[in-house]
Amino acid sequence: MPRGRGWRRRCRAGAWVQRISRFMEPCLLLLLHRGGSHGYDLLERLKEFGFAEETVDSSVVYRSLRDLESRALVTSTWDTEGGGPARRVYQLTPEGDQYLGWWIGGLRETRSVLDRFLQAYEEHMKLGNHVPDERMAEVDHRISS
Amino acid sequence: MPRGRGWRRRCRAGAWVQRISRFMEPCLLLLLHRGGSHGYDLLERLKEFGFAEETVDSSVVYRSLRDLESRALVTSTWDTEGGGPARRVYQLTPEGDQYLGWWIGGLRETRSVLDRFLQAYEEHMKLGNHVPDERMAEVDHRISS
DNA sequence: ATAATATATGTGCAGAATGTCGATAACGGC
DNA sequence: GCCGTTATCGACATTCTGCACATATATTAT
Repeated sequence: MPRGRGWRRRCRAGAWVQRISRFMEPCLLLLLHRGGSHGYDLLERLKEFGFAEETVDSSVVYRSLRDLESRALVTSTWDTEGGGPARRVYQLTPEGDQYLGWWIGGLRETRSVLDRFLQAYEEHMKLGNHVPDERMAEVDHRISS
Repeated sequence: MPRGRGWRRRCRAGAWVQRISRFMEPCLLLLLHRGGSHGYDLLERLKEFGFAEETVDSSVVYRSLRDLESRALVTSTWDTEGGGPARRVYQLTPEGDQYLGWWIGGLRETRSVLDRFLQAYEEHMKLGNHVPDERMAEVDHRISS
């Protein structure tokens, strides 16, 4: 969320998108549910869930994976086969699978909360509760300056 | 998100529900769009959007309102009419109205990201990618102990 | 040879967001 | 005077996130 005077200035593309807290975690868990993989590969595959390339920081991915491992929700082994530096390959544990289920439940709840909010907004606006046009124009002028 | 060993222990009712960052802000803005009001009243009316009474701390509401005011998205005046302590009555500004619109756009995007994720999960599970029952039972035993 | 690039995994820090606890204060009823 | 309700706010701690940077190996280009 943009801060300071002139909130529009900080609405950079991709940044500050209203997001779900720690959303990367369930994404990683789902990817790992499809099969073991390593951080760098997961980083690429996160795009599938709407993480734009520019907006994902690799350190967040690695940090998240290590955190999951410290909670025994994934395990890791080193893979030195093939070229390039060694890769830490993660595998989902049964506990991690249950944890993913917990996330899914919470996210479904979040979706229903979100739906109700957006419906309430549309309902409210449908009734003609708009800010008068002349006031809006005034604001547009102030914001763009 | 539950931390530490045994993630289930910290899944207290209402707490740690996967949520949208700063979601209280658009809720307050929408409530104020329906008409000026004061913090204590808004605190009550937040229930409408799924904020359970036990999980909302009043200080969070007041902090959010003062933050909005510092960004000129709402204004406030003191109301000393009626009994009890004075109430700070907030009004949405045209800038605040625009800001609400920005939130709505972002939340719609969030909803579509969430939908895609949940669909991907269901799609994946539909194909029989379950953790074998005997392993699950094993986990259930470990978790409940 | 060596320089640059791609792959791969991290640490440290600052600032933002959130949670918890309690202080303050006015008013009404006893 | 004391207590419960209404009402607002400060202070502190913790958690989350993004940014900058550090490290190391293998491949390709010069």
